Amino acid sequence: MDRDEIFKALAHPARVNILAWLKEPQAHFPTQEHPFEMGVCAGQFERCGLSQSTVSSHLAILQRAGLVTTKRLGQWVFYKRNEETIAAFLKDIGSL
Amino acid sequence: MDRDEIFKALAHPARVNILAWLKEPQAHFPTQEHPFEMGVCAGQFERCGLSQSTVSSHLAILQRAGLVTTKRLGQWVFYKRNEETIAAFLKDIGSL
DNA sequence: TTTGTATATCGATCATATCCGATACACTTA
DNA sequence: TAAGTGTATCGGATATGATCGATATACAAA
Repeated sequence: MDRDEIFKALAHPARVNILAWLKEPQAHFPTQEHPFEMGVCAGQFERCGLSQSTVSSHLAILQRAGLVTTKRLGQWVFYKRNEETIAAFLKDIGSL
Repeated sequence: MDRDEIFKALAHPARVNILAWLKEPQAHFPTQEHPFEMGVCAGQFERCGLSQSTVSSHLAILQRAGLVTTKRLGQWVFYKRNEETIAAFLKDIGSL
């Protein structure tokens, strides 16, 4: 759990939004055809109005910070919140 | 309370350190000659190894984000944590 | 008013971040 | 194997951030 890296990851609103959307996938990604148990399909995040490559970069930053996990399933990659790291981070900065 | 701006302010370790040091001024700024009730004198923060102008810039970013308050007293400017904003921010991201 | 001290701002430089289109890679399907 | 779909990476353009020395501003004291 690298606090500094997490803060940097959260320094862009798009990435904070992604993290928030992932709390309620069914509410924010109604067009996804795959079951939500696997997570949210990478392509779904283009709804934030950025290009595919830019979205992919934001997702990679979230992953490197440990805030999300990924699982490849066939041609798709699914993203999920990493609740353990998020909880550890929140606990860590509770005494900010 | 601008969450995005606060996240950006916290995206640099020096600024997070400053905020942490301000929790216990007497422990981290033992060389200060002024009473700590006013806050911590700006010049004290050069202990982070950066130049005076750079430190001043970091402090300004923290202030713009609402994380610290300042009070000028004579030729000196004193910095204090803004516990209200910090608490509001922590509450806000508690459901991150 | 002049000098000295503390802090903020300016201007320049360098590093990092953001963003995109193009391309490479992974996998599926025909 | 070849073509199609989804995702990641690359290269480059532009924007933002970090840092410093120099200078300006604010105030105190002589």
